[in-house]
Amino acid sequence: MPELPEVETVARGLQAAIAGRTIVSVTLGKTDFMDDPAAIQNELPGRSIEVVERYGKFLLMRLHRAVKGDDRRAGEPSALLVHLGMTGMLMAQAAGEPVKKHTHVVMGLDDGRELRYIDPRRFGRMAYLAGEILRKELQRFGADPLAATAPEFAERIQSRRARIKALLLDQSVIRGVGNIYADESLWKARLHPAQLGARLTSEQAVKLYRALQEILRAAIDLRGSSISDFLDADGMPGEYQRHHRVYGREGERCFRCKTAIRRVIVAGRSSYYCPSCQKAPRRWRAAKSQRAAASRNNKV
DNA sequence: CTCGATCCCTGGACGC
DNA sequence: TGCGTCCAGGGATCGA
Repeated sequence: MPELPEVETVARGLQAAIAGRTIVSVTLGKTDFMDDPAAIQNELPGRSIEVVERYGKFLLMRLHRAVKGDDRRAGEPSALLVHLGMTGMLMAQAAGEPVKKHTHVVMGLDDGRELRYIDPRRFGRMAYLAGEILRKELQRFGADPLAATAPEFAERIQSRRARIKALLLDQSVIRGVGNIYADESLWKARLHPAQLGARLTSEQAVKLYRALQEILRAAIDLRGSSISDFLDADGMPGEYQRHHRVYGREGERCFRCKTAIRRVIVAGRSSYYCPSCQKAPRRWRAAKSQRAAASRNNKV
């Protein structure tokens, strides 16, 4: 499940593998995850891939087209934006390699290789965007957690009354964090996922900022987490799943205090935490017992 | 503004 | 072994 570290890993791999290459052809399979399949089909051939970078959970492939004659729009910035969803993979392969099941896009490159997009669940997104539309699209997202300063991060969190877990997952607040790294950083900072952003002290906000950065950097160093099926641009799994402290560890013991890790739903997502290290806010505890009572009554 | 619910999609886990 | 059912996840969207 590609989050920031996994997407960073794929971006680095693709940058090394295909930057500078020109796309010569595009073959599409299923297109229901694309904003505009015709744009991808028509606009990509003839453009070269200048640079592959990560933007939140998106891969951003900046494109370039040689200016012909008086075509004024040829010079405007354009890019292919790819969200890997849960199961998306993007890799450059020799044209002769067998095409895997669920391959939905094959881009022929000028050196004979192919850039292939494989995605069984098609929860991702692919869009060709240019000019003002591209600029506006990128503007929708919040700060990059590795580039933001501590005060900027703290301000974005403390100015909101939503639960901290929801804020970390909200791409317009912080871009790139998903369920795994949200839970891992909250555990490290000893914050309960249901705590409200506005109730964090500045000290707690900065602690969370540091925890998040440390975890993201460590995960990038290990090429991300492979839970079920994540593979990078070279077809390699990541290793960071071995370092998870809470994610997916329900019932197992906390690495700090040996208390059993619990799983609750916060912001509609499974949230793993240590009930001893990460104290629940008062309101959450009250609401939780109410919900339990309500569900008992409903079941009768 | 914030919330939960719902939909999208497939494969893997699980129960019988 | 082969069914059926549930679940995972991010994000868009809708109504409360």
